[in-house]
Amino acid sequence: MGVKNPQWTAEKIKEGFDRFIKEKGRLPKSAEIDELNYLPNRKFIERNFGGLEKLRGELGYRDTHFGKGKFRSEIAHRVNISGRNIELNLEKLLKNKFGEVFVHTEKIFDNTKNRVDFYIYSPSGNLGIDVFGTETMHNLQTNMSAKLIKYSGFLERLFFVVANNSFSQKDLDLYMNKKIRVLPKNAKIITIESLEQVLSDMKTYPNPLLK
DNA sequence: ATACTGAACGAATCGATGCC
DNA sequence: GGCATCGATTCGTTCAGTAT
Repeated sequence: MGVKNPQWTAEKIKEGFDRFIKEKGRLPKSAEIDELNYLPNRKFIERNFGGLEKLRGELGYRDTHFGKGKFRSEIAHRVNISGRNIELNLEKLLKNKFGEVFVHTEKIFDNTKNRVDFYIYSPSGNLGIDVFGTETMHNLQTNMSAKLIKYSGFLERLFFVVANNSFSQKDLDLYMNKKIRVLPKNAKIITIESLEQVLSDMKTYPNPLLK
């Protein structure tokens, strides 16, 4: 509400929305708004128009929330399928390396109901692995803050593996360094490539079934 | 029944900038 | 210098589908 320079009016913002619709066939989502130079920062919309959802409604758009209803449903389907594939792929990789009996899937720790996706037994030291496919920085932050609480009782070596091409190890290092709530010393966020590097240096137990 | 997951939106906070 | 505004970052809540 610039006192003397109300640069961004609802009408101006609607022009921006319509321009995006023309180009992409839908309204811009929260994070996308920040990247468009013909729209104000979304925080501005939240402060001055009571939020994105409200403004979309007042401007007459039918869909006002992209995290609910059919949109949410579509997301859940996609995420569940890709998440399952990511876990299955990594499980195969781990069992190839360490052998079936030395890879414990969904291992419970901490006398709670908390589970690690994978727990590896190795002469080089046991370790836990949590994989996920988060593709945006914002969701990485959200997920990590939840995971750090969940894993606060996990004291052994622990890798959070981001299984996609959205982040390089450099991106993840930068994030870890800038993070306010620092990761415990035993934990690290790494890419699949980095994990493969780590695994290649690890020793394996002999297969007890082949004695 | 309950817990988990990642995406969307929101709140809180901090630093930079600009105006008086 | 003091104040308001805005952008950026982090953390929190809600949500739908699925597995346990």
